[in-house]
Amino acid sequence: MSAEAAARRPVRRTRRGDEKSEQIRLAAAEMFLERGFDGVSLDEIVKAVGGSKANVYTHFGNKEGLFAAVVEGLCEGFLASVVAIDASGLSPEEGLARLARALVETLLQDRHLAFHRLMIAESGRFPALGRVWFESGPETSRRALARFVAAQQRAGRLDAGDPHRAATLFHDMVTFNLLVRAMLGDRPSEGEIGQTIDAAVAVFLRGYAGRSIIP
Amino acid sequence: MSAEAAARRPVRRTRRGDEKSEQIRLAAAEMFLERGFDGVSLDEIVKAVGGSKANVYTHFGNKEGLFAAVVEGLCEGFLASVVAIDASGLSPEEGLARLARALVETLLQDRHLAFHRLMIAESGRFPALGRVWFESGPETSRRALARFVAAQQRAGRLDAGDPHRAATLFHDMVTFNLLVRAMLGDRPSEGEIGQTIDAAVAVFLRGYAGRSIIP
DNA sequence: TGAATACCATACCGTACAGTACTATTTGGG
DNA sequence: CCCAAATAGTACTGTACGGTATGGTATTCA
Repeated sequence: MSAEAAARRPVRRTRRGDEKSEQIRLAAAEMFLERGFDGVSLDEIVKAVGGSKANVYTHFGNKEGLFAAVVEGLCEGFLASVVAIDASGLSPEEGLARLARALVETLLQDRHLAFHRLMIAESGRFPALGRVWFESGPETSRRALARFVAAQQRAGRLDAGDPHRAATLFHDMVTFNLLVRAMLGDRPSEGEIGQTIDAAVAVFLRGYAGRSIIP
Repeated sequence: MSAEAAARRPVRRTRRGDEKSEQIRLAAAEMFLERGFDGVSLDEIVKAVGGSKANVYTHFGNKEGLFAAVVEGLCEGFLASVVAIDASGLSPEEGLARLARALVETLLQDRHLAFHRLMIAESGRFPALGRVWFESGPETSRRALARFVAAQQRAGRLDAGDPHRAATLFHDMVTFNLLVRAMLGDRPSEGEIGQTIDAAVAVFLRGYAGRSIIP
C-alpha cells in the first residue's frame, strides 16, 4: 500500500506487460468482489489468469498493491451513467426523480453491492482506499445532485440553501435504506423503490419549496 | 452456522461453564470488532482469555458458531439509550432533534463503527446474522422515531402519512453521511453534526407540516 | 465421597497462504 | 538478429490457522 509497496514495477514497460497486468487486475477484481481481500489467494488469481505468481509481484509489489490497483480501477465506472444524466431541462420533481432512479438502479446492481461491501469491510485496513472510494462514490453522486439543485435555484424554482447539503440529504434519503437492505440480501421490490423515491422527492420539494430556513 | 454448528454444547451446564463461555464471548467480541472474522484466530482468543481451545469448541461448535454468538450478543445494547428516550412531551422540532442527537452520538462511537463495519463486511458470508443486525439496529432506530412521529400525528402536530416511512427518511438523512464518513476515519465535527441534524429536522418538518402528499 | 464430566494444557495434523528462488522460454528494442 | 529483460513454470520456505486427540486436573451433582 505505501509508496514502496507497488514500486517493484518492471523496469521496461511493454505492450505485453500492460496487457498482462490489465488481465490480472480484471480477474482479481471479480474475485475480490466476490470473496473479499482475505478470501482470495494469489495462487487462485494466477491460476485464473494464467502466468506466474512472480510476475504479479513484479507488477504490483505484493497482494496489497494489487488490491489497491484493483480498487482504484473499480472506483471509476460505477457512477458514469448517473453523472452523464442531463436533467437541466426537467422540472424539479422530474429531475430529482430521474437522477434518483438512475442512482438507485446503479447502486443496487450485484456488482456494486459487492463493491460497497468490500470498501466498508476493508476501509479499516486500507484507509486511503476508503477515502478514494468515498470521493468517487457517494460524494460524486451528491455532487451530481447538487449541480441539479443549484441549477434549479438559479432558475428560481428551488430555495435550498447550500446545494451540496441539500443534495446530501436527498441522496441519503433515497439510498441508505434501499442500499443496506439490498446488501443484506433482502432486495427491495420495484414498488418499494418507487415509493421511496417518490416520498424523498416529495419531502425534499416541500421542504425547499419556499424560502429556505436552513443556515 | 447451521443448526448443528453450535450444537456441541457441554451436556451438563454449570455456573463455571457459563462464566467461561461468557468470558470467551466478551474477549472474542473485542477482537472481532477490532480485526474482523478472518483477522482473529482461535489461538489468539484462547490466549487472551485463558483456557483451552478444545473448550471453545465444546461451547460454540466452531469458529462460526462463536462468531454468531458474539454478534447476537452485540446486537442488543447499542441502541438502548436511544430507545429509552421519552420525547413525547416535546415539540416536533425538539423531539426529533433530541432523538437524532442521541442516535448520532451512539452510532459514531468507535465501538459501534467497528460493529457496523463488521456486519456489512460479513453479511455476505453470514446472511442470517445480517438480518438479525438489521432488525436490532437500523430498524430499531427507525421504529423509535416512528413512534414519536405517530404520537405527533395523533396530537395533530404532524401529517406525515405512513410514520415508519417518514421515520426512515428522517433516520437516513441524519445518519448516512455522518456514519459513512466516520467509518472512513474522517470524523465529523460537532458543528457538522449539529448542522446535519438541524437541516434534516427543518426539511422533515417543512415537508410534513401541512397535509401529506405521500401515498 | 465418588463417579461423571467439564475444563486445562499441549501436542499434533492437514491445509493453505504470502512471498521467494531459480531455470527455461519468450519478447522486443537497438 | 541479438541480448537484456519480461514472463512462465514450478518448486520451495516459513508460517499460520482451524480443528482434533490425549491425558491429566478441577467441579459438580447425586
